[in-house]
Amino acid sequence: MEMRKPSRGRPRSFDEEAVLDAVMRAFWEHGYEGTSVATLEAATGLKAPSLYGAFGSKEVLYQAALERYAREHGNVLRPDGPAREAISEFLYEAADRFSESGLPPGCMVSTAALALGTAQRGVATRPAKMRSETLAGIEQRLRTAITEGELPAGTDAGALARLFGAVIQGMSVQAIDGATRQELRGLAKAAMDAWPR
Amino acid sequence: MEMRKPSRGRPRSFDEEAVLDAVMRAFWEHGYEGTSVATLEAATGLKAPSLYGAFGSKEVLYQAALERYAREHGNVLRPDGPAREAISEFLYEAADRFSESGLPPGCMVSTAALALGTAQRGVATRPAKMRSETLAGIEQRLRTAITEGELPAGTDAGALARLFGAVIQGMSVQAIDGATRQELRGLAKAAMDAWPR
DNA sequence: TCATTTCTGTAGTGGTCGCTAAATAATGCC
DNA sequence: GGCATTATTTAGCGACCACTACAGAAATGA
Repeated sequence: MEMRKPSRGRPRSFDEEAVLDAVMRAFWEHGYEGTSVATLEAATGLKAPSLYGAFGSKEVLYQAALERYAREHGNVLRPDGPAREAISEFLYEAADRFSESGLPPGCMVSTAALALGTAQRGVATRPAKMRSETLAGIEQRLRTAITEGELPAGTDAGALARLFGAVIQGMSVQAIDGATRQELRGLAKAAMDAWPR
Repeated sequence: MEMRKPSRGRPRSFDEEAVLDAVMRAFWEHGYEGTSVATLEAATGLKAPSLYGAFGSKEVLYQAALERYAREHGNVLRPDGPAREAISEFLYEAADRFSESGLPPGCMVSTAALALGTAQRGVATRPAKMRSETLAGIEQRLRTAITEGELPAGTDAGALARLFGAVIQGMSVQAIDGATRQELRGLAKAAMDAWPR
């Protein structure tokens, strides 16, 4: 945990978490390249030197916002109970989160993938790793389900994990395109029909 | 069709289609915002005034590149035969196209969604419409299959269309993240298990 | 040959990008 | 109060952005 020295000089005039939240929304909505420092100034009410003093650069600001997103708005695969229910819950939760009113549509991590593309190597690394970890998490959960007999022995856990991952990523695109919560839930329901039986 | 006046002054020193192809690859790989006019100059070997003379602006250049992408690299749903085979073919073709060596990974239209996000309204309109048309095309195909008895009467064609659309969009993300052709085909195969029976 | 038309290359335009030096303001410590 | 320390504000840095005025080059028509 980062310990803050009990302050000698002039104190901060802003709440760091609140600022980070505004920054997160800006990046979430407009992407990394689409969000300028001027945009961040407008979103936070701060001037550039304050932002650069509290954080370090636009890039680390993005990373911090991304971590906050994962912490506050990320889904986790429930580790107990039947895998089928865990995955189903996961998809429905994504459908709800991606269509939350008052928040930008879609998933900040999925969006980053494409907004940053093959370029912006430095800043794109972290969200790419997050997506990879999500896929690995799903796959591990499915493997366990196979050994426990919940899924047939011949099940291709990797392919199935990629499928559910793709459903999440596709839901994010469609949320950005204006899909309603109801439509996303229908999508999640249809996806669960791919569950092996 | 655009008729070209039989040329009085100095002739073009470049092939317009070849240049458009290079431009398309640049936008495909780096997105709209990530591709600067300097990038396009390097990709085409032309100077800015030539590009602006032949086309009109970065934005219409992007639109032209997008249309070329749809024409040369877009998938179409085969209109005849069983819907199940048409969809299956569609998914496998996407898996192959998104992992074509010598071309940027993923789908230019899906990528545009996220790279442009909610902002860049003007330039994002066309790719958003393309995605919407793809979904509508799939849904229509499924509706026909229902009336013809290939699918159960109670099938939710909209939800199923959204699912297969999401699979395409998710495959694009995973292709950008480095998924192999084999992995994408496995994903397509797993997705077809969601076909109602 | 000369005039006309069209394209190409040079060399910029004003604007925005991420970022920061320097001055000023607000605190704690003595 | 005076000093050290830290935060905020003002103003502006060089680099790059999309784009273009202008002059020269290459074609056709007379």
